[in-house]
Amino acid sequence: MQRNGRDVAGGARPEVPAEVPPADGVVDAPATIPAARERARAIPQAAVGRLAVYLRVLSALIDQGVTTISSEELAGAAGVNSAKLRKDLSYVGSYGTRGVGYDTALLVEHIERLLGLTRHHSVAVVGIGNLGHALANYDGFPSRGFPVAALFDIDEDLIGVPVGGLPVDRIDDVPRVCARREITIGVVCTPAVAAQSVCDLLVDGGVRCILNFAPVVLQVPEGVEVRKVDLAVEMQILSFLDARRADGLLPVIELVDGLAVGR
Amino acid sequence: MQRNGRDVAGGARPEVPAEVPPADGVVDAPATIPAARERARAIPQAAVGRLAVYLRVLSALIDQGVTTISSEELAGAAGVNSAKLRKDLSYVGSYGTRGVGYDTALLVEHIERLLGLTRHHSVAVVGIGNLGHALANYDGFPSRGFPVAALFDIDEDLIGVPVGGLPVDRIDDVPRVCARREITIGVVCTPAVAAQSVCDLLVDGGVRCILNFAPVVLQVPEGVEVRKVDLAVEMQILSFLDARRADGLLPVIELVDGLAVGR
DNA sequence: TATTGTGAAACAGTTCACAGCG
DNA sequence: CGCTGTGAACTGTTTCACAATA
Repeated sequence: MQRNGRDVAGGARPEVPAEVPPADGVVDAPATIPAARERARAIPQAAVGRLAVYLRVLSALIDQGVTTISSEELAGAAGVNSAKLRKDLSYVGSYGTRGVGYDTALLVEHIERLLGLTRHHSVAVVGIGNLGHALANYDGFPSRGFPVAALFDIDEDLIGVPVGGLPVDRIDDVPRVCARREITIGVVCTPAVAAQSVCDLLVDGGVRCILNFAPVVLQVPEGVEVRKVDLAVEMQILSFLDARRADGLLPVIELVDGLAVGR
Repeated sequence: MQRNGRDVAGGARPEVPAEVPPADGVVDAPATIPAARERARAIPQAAVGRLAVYLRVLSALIDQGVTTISSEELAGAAGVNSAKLRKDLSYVGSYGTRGVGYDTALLVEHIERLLGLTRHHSVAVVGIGNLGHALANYDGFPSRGFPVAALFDIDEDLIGVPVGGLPVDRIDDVPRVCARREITIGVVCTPAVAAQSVCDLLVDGGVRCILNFAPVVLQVPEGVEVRKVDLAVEMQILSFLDARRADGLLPVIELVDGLAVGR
């Protein structure tokens, strides 16, 4: 294909045809894989998250009628510095114009392609408690290309009840329904104890991407991606930053041995 | 200059005034500033997040009556490798026993201290829509030491209505109520357009830690920490990983390692 | 001229491997 | 002997600074 967004990655050799990847079953392929991977595309994971942010900012700018923007301005709007922004965009390709800036629409197009947003994604939410309920109704999902297409809960009283316009299905039907509706992303909002078994059911249903809100570490087979969102952990990180600041900005950690300084 | 919207808003930058990136030309003495900063926070940001996870795992283990655990076991339960775990714990101090392992209770005590959990924290949730409603009721906050002590919304019909046992207050009262109830953490769940002004009100009320669910980059004065949770961005990262895998070149093992789970 | 795109340098975080110790 | 704690090596990420160029 002519598109090159991915192998343009800076520093990468001119394109080398994608090496035949080892079959999925191969678990232990040792030394060779890293090399192949590096050649394939070296886009830092951290950059991927930021590209999603740029995409959101760009969409807003386009809505405001902005057609061109410099790295400096876009960086400001996205909360990063311009060098980082340019580096990130260089992973997408060379779509800027020197002396001018970037064409917003063009950039959106290429970032979307890179992020795989041209594919179809459907979301299943499992566990329709407080959080699941909120996510089932969360505008941000459908509006950014992630329609919620299935809801599940274990509570019989909820089965069939429409939430956000979609009826809740039985947990046991997860594999069947996910397969039938071609769910690509599963969101786990169950209590901790149920999360692993729900995750297993999603995997059975062919779901390979999981967003986990339950405070447990999910075990998944190779080839399944998990991202975790742990709200209490976020709070604790804030608590840490707060404590450090209140401690007068520095002395604590360095002298940890003494540990006394804490508080 | 702006903190990096996506991740943590790095620790308190020492003095580095916002504007002055060394003009081009000469690179100033490279060694001095980093040194000062290093002394301030010798504990990697990433490690802090993991410590919060270890804390959760340890609490569960203690509930099960486990009093001692090796780095290997704890690492397995937390989804990281043992070297990383030991390194992380070394930032807390030397509380293990060689040849034996760690005393679970002792470790919890010291991690809590490091994370500042011995302080009192109260949470305010602003924007009682779907998500705000869910968070106001979220067990994970109070159970981990973050009681929700104030709720705010702009909708007059909601004012006074109890949500999770707590009545909703007017947005305009944010500064007053936050100050009075000594709120330390503000959770922003408003629509994007309202987020910045709500954030400003929280800051006026003395809140120095903000957890932002709105899809915008908040501008805050120095000394205020912001963590962002962007659910659509999480989805897009999953989409990217999915697309990459589907494209062939899938060195999944390594990616999973770096991005989601240690394993 | 203004701004991108990018090597190279600096920095941050992770893993290795083994000394040190209970 | 087994397991922690950690310097050193390594890998990933950010920043710098400037050549290329519309």
